Amino acid sequence: MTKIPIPGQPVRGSRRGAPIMALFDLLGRHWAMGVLWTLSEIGPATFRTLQERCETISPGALNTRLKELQAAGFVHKVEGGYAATASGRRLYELLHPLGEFSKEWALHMNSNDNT
Amino acid sequence: MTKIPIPGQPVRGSRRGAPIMALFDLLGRHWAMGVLWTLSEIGPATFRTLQERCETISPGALNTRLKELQAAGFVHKVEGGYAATASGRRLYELLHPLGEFSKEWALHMNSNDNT
DNA sequence: CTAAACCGCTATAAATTTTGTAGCGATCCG
DNA sequence: CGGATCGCTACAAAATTTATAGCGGTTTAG
Repeated sequence: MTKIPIPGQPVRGSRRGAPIMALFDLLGRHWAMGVLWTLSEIGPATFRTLQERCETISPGALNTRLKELQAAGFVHKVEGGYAATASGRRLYELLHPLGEFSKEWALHMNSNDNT
Repeated sequence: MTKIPIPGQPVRGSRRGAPIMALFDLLGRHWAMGVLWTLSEIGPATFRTLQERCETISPGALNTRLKELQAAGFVHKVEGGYAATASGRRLYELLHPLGEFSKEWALHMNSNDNT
């Protein structure tokens, strides 16, 4: 079905499967970070809730991403739907600073200086 | 040509263009983070060098990504090719911890415990 | 000057991924 | 028994990505 990138095996960006490139291969798919982010912010959520929160994701895409994130160990099923695993929460925390960064970036984009 | 996500305008994950979702829309495209990462690690590089370092990227993809990253203000042209802007370096720094994380993750993936 | 060797990048077609929409089978009320 | 959810599958259309060839320009060597 979906092919999930495994560190140590050829991935996008590294024929030898450099971990960072394997991770980028996984996260660099449409919606991957958005799903993890949303799931982390709202806590355990059902498939449909997640779908609504992501506003425009299609069920097929959501399902594919969820499977990949589960295979990677960042998400798992719990009572009440899906939730981030410890590892997933850790990843979310590392991604978290991007929230602030993105706001500054938004300012740049809507004016046009260069810092 | 390529449509780059603008915060404040509909993007994947947010009809109202939440900055973080706009950023994810941009970075969540095949190769986007890999290119920024590679460029940041090797410093200013020519198109062809970048292409080699990315190992398996096609020139079309590289060119598209470079244009997007430039439009977003993360990359610009310099003597000697392309380089990360101040903003791009900042983003790279935020992404940097993922390097370590990915190594731990690689261990998880190749054994199978759960931390 | 000529030719080989790069360079940035475009062209194009095939392959893959993502979207959008419909809806099935299962549960859970009342 | 309806009616309202739910998780998720089906599937075709649209969009993105890949792979490969190669053009026109510049540099280097002879």
